[in-house]
Amino acid sequence: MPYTLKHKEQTRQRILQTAAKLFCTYGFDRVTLDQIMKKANMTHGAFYAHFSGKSSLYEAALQLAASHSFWARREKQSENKETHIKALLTRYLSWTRNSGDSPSPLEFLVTDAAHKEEKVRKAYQACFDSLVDRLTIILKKQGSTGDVKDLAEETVVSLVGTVAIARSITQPLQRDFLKRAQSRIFNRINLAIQDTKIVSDKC
Amino acid sequence: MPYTLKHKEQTRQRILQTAAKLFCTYGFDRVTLDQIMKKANMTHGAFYAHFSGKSSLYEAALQLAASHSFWARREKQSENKETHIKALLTRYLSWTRNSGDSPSPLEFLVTDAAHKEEKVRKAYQACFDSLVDRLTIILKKQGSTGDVKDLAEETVVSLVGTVAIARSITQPLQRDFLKRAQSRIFNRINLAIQDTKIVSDKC
DNA sequence: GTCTATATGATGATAGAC
DNA sequence: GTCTATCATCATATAGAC
Repeated sequence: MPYTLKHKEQTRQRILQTAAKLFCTYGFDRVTLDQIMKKANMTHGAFYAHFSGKSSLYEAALQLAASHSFWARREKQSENKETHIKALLTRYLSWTRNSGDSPSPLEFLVTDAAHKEEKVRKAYQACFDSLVDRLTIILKKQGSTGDVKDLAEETVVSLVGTVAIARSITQPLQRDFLKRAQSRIFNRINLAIQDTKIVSDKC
Repeated sequence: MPYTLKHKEQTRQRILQTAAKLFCTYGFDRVTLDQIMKKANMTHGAFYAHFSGKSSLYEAALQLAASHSFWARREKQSENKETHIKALLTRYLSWTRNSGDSPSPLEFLVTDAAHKEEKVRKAYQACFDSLVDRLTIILKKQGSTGDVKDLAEETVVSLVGTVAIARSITQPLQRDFLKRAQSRIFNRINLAIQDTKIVSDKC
């Protein structure tokens, strides 16, 4: 038996991961099956042994991207807590055209998901929610009180808006724009934590 | 002479406006020339009497969209100043799938412009800058001091992120999400204006 | 200037050999 | 399961009549 089940599953995963990365970078329309399969070291004819079509692949890739998002990975939490959250945010904002990382699906999908069926939007929603939830937990661990979830949502909106815009403006201004955005986001979070501390000091 | 110069210019404008609206709604790839020309009451063959190709049209449409953005229009400023800025923001955020308005180019372009040539990104940049500048002026008129431009940029980032995400999540949650975002943005602006007032009171 | 008709090219998808 | 054709479709763009 030349092709084992394990082999097939591995191939499928290779296609899926390649696709997720490409979709996240270029969006649904700009990525062709040929392109994906070439990057996965196959010809496009082999594709249909693994997926029923491009739409089907898109759906699966989106879910993978959502769960593989670096927000989902638990970073080593040994370090200083404050460093931890800032490292996360910095990493999110340090997107660059040439970094090997695939960007968060939240940006590229903006145009994509908006005009796709409810199923795709649900996947987008899940991705967004998981980010907000994860950030909420981190913020709470840092001692932030009040409407922490609202702060988390506000932060994610800022992150998405920032990266989305940064991707679309001219190169020379990107760096400074990202810096300004980063310091605004940090300030806001610091403020929330500081306020908490002041309140608890008073008690 | 059956076709006057004026007539040609009018036709060109009709194509341009139709294209701008469609591009802003669906993005570059999802709009076909046939679609545009049909909406402009012509067949696609007539297109090339006015533009050299789709890319050329895209560029022109983007500039038009940037200048026609409702931020560029001066609303009647007779009303209460506070009402004025809030009305603008509310209008931006009140985007709905069925409203006749074409959405701001800042959202749809996110995926588009990111992978296009510098020329397109320059147009995007111009659109973004004009929004920030306009908002800066309005905020200053309202008496906000400090780094007003930074506040304006922060606000635009939030607006773009908000609308972009709202377009991509599931219908039932859109309304509440937009409401929460709106109240956060209003709060931030109110705070900036309030702070200014407190400072000036102290002097 | 606008039309119909057609050329050209790209891409999603299928058929059949290995 | 993967390959090499090949098909079918659709979109950009062109040609030529009116």
